[in-house]
Amino acid sequence: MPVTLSQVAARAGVSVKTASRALNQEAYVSATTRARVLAAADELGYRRNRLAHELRTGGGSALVGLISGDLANPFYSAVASGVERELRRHGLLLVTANNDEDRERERDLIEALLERRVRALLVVPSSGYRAPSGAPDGDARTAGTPAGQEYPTDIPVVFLDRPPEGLAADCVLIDNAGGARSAAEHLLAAGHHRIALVADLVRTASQRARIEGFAAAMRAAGNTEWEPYLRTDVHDAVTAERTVRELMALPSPPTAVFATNNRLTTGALRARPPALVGFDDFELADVVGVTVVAHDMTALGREAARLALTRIDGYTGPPRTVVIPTSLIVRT
Amino acid sequence: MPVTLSQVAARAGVSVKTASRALNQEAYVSATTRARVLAAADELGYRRNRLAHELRTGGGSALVGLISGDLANPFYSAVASGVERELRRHGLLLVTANNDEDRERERDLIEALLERRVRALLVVPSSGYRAPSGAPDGDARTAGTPAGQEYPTDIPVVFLDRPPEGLAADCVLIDNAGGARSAAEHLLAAGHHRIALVADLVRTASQRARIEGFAAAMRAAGNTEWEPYLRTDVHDAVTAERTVRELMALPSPPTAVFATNNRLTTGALRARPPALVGFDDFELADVVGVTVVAHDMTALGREAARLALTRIDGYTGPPRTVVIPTSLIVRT
DNA sequence: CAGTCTACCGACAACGATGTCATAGATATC
DNA sequence: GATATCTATGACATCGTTGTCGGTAGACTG
Repeated sequence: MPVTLSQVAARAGVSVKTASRALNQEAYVSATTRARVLAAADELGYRRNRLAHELRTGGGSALVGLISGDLANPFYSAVASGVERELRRHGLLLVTANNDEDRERERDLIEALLERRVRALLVVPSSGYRAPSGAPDGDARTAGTPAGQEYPTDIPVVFLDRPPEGLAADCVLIDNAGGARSAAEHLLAAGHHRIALVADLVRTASQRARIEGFAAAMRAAGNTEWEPYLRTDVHDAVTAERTVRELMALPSPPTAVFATNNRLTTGALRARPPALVGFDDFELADVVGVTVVAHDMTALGREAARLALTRIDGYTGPPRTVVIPTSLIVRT
Repeated sequence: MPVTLSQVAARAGVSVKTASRALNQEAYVSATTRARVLAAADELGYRRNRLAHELRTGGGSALVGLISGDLANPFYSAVASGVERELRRHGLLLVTANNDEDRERERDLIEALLERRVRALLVVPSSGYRAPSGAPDGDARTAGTPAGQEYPTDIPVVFLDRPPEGLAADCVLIDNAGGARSAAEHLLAAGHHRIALVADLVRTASQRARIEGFAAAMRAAGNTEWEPYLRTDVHDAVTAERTVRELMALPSPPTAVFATNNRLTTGALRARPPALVGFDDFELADVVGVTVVAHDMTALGREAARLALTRIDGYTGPPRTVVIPTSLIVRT
């Protein structure tokens, strides 16, 4: 149905190649011919077919794929926004795909994107990876982070938020340990001793880093009182709320709660703990007065896109890791 | 660099066509040949080139484009999430593009997507359209909603949230007038008389519908006291906050505020008006106790995708309009 | 046993664009 | 005036894949 180049050429009374030259601003086309071709293209409503163009020129498509969790989660959508903004400055389009936090689907998506010859792949690996050892469901074949052979090597791949295991690749991380440490230090400085830690799936590397950062700060302060209040693998807001309620109902309840991501924080908030610090900033955190470990999620996406873009532009150096800093925003 | 079909064929010792047949599960390939081809493909790590495939078969790509505002806005990302979920069930991928609320950029994006031969286009038109008549900056050439000739006719186009003007096209809308009316009625029933209306850009049709719905309810109640408290073209949270503060500082301040979208509501919230109702639900609205006119933004995306899918599947009937209902969620 | 059918396979063209090369005419060079 | 250079153009091959058609070998029909 769409108009082809040869139709334009026919109408302008020139060869296909000449029409191509005229439309591509190439040299060696007389002004009159060029004008005739442009007029013909305009009249017919010609639109270049990029599929054919990209097939012929071989450069691959002008698409970049982003695989992450559901965009309804503000973390992923902020990342996507940052990625898109950076890509567009280079004329690239973003294909977003939801891995559903499932490895199988993630693999299928990667395959589909590669078949479309995307120029680069940005991946926030699904949380469906098992912990490397001693995990509850200890599946020896799987690792806590994605393994190398599952990802392509012929195009740039950048990992976001979670580092790949046993695979040297570009990646952008948040300073998880540092952020969690600052949260712990803040609560300790405020005089808390019994601090509950409500964390998401420990099989994701970022969660482990946050837990470890928190634990390290507590160790450094010689505090072990918090340990009975550790709750992990809390994956949604409802469970977080219930978990905090249960904690508060203990004979000797914690005096503060640290929740390790925005979903858990908003859930915990509903249980109205006496003090709450959350990892990830969120809308209205200022209004409800929750202290948070903030970081720029859009920057995470932007930096990932930049890493990919340098590779697309030919950089072949060693893998780089960009760490997005966190900052503690104290609210009352 | 990637492996081509002819390389696979060569390795399997068959013609390219036979290799193609084997990989496509076509009939008339002997079991042994098929096995040899599959083995060869596997060994070489063959991956079909969809660009070539789609070029040859002509069906266009398996991509659907979604043009909207920044994904960092939860409204757009919820929509995108709904769209993606529906598309994936049909094996289609989603390309998301940010129009930056700018018509020019929106046109460029449409062009870029059409060149990629997307199968359908979903558009949340940029708010950069001027009101049709008597608008403050009355630009006669532009309309309050997108005009027909700017959009393609050879592929399905579905409009989201804002109806196209003078163009019969599929679209999915929110019951803006009805939702605003229910908000007004709720506030009136609660005994409020002086109700402020804080609205976004009046040049967008959805905002006008909300204002009109509100005004209609007030008229029906014989209330004109609200009119001095009408504030429009408030476009961001900070301005909303300031606007509400100013309203509250009036000699005879309003006793309630109705904000016509989530951004304005969260802004207004910071000014702590005595009573607040917002259009669009938002995270933590329950915690901060804001009554809202809620609607399913994910459903908006899903329905839009469905409309497009039926067209892709051959439906050629008249344009349809789906209206997403709203519901008042009363919170205290 | 000639004829029809069917399974299997390959040569070739085509999708819509661009790269390569050849060529005709106009200019420039000596 | 012969040769080299440059401009402007078109014929053709090509990217990777699939549709069309034709051919061959064996099985089946009557």
